[in-house]
Amino acid sequence: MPDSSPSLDPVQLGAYFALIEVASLLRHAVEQQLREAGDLSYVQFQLLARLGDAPAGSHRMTDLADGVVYSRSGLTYQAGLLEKAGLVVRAPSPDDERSVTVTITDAGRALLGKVLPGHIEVVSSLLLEPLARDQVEALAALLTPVREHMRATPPRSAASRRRKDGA
Amino acid sequence: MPDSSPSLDPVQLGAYFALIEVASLLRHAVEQQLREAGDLSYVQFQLLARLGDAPAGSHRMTDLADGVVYSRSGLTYQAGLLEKAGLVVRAPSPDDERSVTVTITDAGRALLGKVLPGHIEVVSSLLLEPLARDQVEALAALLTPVREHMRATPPRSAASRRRKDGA
DNA sequence: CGTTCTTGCTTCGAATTCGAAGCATCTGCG
DNA sequence: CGCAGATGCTTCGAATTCGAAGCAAGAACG
Repeated sequence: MPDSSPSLDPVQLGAYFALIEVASLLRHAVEQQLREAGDLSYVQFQLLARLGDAPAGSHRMTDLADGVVYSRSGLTYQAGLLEKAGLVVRAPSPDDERSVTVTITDAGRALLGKVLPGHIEVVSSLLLEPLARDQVEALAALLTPVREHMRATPPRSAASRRRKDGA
Repeated sequence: MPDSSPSLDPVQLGAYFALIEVASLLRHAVEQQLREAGDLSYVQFQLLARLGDAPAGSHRMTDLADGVVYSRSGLTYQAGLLEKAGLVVRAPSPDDERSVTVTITDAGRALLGKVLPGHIEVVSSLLLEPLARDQVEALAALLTPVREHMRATPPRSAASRRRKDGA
């Protein structure tokens, strides 16, 4: 442990708070737009977007969950909803009988396409608009390594199931 | 509408995705720490933190809700929990009979103090650690204006209750 | 091969979250 | 004053969210 009474200076606090607030506000605004435009929640949209980007239009459940930072059980629920709506299809993986492969359908792609313009509009007007071109670059350059770092850092108790404290 | 087929270039997308992911991952990690350290959810912590920072240790419900980007009804629920736990007190405002003033208690401050070091630890190790001093400054300088912009921009249908579309 | 650990997903129950509707209090204006 | 509209909060019901527990299929190792 670094200090006995660790503290953040104003600049650090400012960066932290601004980050959280900006993300919250953006998410909130986007959520509304998606609801109106296609009756999608943010998670659902993220899932469709990821699937749409994937080479084969499909991903494993676990990878999706990790990708969008969601619980496994929550993903099961959402995948169920999306499937019921005909936007994705679930099928067991051929090579690994345990895993389930989720694939976006044509209807899913269609809906994605329908919702995307408005989504981009919101992101542009809220996040991008107040930033100059090189500032957007700077932001990406700043946050991308942080993301890598966070992805690499184990969640602070990387114990394999069973075992409450990873002592 | 600006374009018929608006799109974001890779840099813009990178900034957007990195922002969302970083915020999600950070929130998730912080949430765990808070749960373990003091059985607090992130919202609850944010509320206590805001109250702790306030001059009189108190705020109106609405201001709190807006501050942490939360629904009114959700805040009512959380305030109820915090009050039941003895961490805050609610009382009608003297000057405006409708509003409710939430005030942090000594127990609330104590819990805040107990949880804070670990919280800072997590934020430092995940968000701040991979950034150099001037990068943290740059990040704050980038995101603060964006926050202002978002706070100033009305939520895209600023209709006074009743009226579904703010035509 | 058999045993044990690991991994992938789902079910379950409990807690949280939000928006719509309801109530009470203010504010502006005739 | 008296009334319409705005504001502040809570209650309500429905949907979502998570973690713990459970089940099945792979992997490691003797």
